[in-house]
Amino acid sequence: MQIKVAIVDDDAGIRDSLSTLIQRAPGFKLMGEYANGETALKEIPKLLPDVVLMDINLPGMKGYECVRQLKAAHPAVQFLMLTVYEDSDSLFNSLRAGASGYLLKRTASARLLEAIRDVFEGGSPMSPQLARRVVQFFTRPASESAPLAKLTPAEREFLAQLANGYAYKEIADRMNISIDTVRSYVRTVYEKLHVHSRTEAVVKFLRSGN
Amino acid sequence: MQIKVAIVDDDAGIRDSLSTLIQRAPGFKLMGEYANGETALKEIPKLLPDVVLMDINLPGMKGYECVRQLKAAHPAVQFLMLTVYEDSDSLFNSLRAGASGYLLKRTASARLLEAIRDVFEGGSPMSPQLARRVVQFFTRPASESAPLAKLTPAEREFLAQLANGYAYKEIADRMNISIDTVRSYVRTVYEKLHVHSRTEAVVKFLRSGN
DNA sequence: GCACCCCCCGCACAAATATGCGGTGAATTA
DNA sequence: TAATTCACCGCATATTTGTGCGGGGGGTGC
Repeated sequence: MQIKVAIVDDDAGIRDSLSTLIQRAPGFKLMGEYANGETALKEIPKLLPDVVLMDINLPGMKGYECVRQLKAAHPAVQFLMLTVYEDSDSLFNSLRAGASGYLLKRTASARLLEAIRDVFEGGSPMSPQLARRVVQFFTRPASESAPLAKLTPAEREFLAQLANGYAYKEIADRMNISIDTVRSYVRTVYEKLHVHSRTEAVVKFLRSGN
Repeated sequence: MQIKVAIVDDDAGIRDSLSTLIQRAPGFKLMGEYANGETALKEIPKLLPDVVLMDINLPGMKGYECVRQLKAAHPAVQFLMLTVYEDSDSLFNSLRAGASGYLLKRTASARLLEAIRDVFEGGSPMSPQLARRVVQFFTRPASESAPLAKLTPAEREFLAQLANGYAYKEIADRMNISIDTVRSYVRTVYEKLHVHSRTEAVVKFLRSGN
């Protein structure tokens, strides 16, 4: 069974080399190629390919915007993003849009074909350079969670209740302490987090640690 | 210049095949191998290898816990996690602990050596099956963001300001509207989000969309 | 025309929050 | 042993928030 592939890239040279690659490779079938997101948006729903190779930096409609719309309407279609840069914003936009794989354009042909097969089989191939961006996303809380680490266990518990939206009175009941003790926690926690309102405290809490 | 490698895995067979692979490969140098995290914690700081191959599911101290402590003390050392399962928890724990790469143990030898070189050069090689877990992490908000989509542009803008911690008065100034209009938005937004306090609204906002 | 939605504005009042000042006793640390 | 930290409690007060009630003008769709 052949994997049906479509290509979206504004660069005719890239399109040609990709389409040649796909057409020559056994097990793959080229369904169509488009120079921009607008055309792809109209044509892809007719073809329903298995995998779409999508340039991330298209002129006009960005690649990830195109993916967002197509993926919403056709969840079974898998998107493999291609990019020349290690651009964080485009990468994260594509992730949120529902793309599966992320490769640098200079990826070797054999590796590219392998990657297409990977996404088709439910994997998410990713160039190591791009994966690093994603990995870094998970490492960041070290800095933000620093002030949070200074909280005592009771203060931390209190803060979690704050983030749950309970009123002071309710928090007092839940923690079996008086409402004035709750007020004490408000003071010490706010001071440690350098904030002056419940909202700011909750935002800091949610953004680091959870 | 050779890449200095250390191995941490409780399975003697795996250790042997890994160490043989490393020793035979040109450009790599095996510095040491350990059967558990406790030993690694003591010995790795003496060797300071470039890359550590770490089994993610060690008996006793888990691989990611070992990484957390070592990475904190020696940020330059890179960790390449090896696992037999596509286990989400271990994967995300490792990500947070500061590991760089993630491979399934059944990865081919040539690919493994390539991956070691990748992490050494600042990349994050990842098996497509594992990368898929990470990618899915970014896709989830579709369900939660539903109520948020019902907000009008002005209401959305207002909500963003709320989440920034500004008081009604400040929001009024920033949006160039009266404070009573702000109160109007409070009502409509709370109703649409089914909440009754600023904190609840902000939490909903942060958890979906951002 | 009429209904509906969006954006805008106003007043009033109860409730919640932010912050000032104080205090006690127990446990840990210096 | 003295100092510090933690958890706990109390009172007072200004500000902010939540929500009740009302209103007007502009746009879209039927």
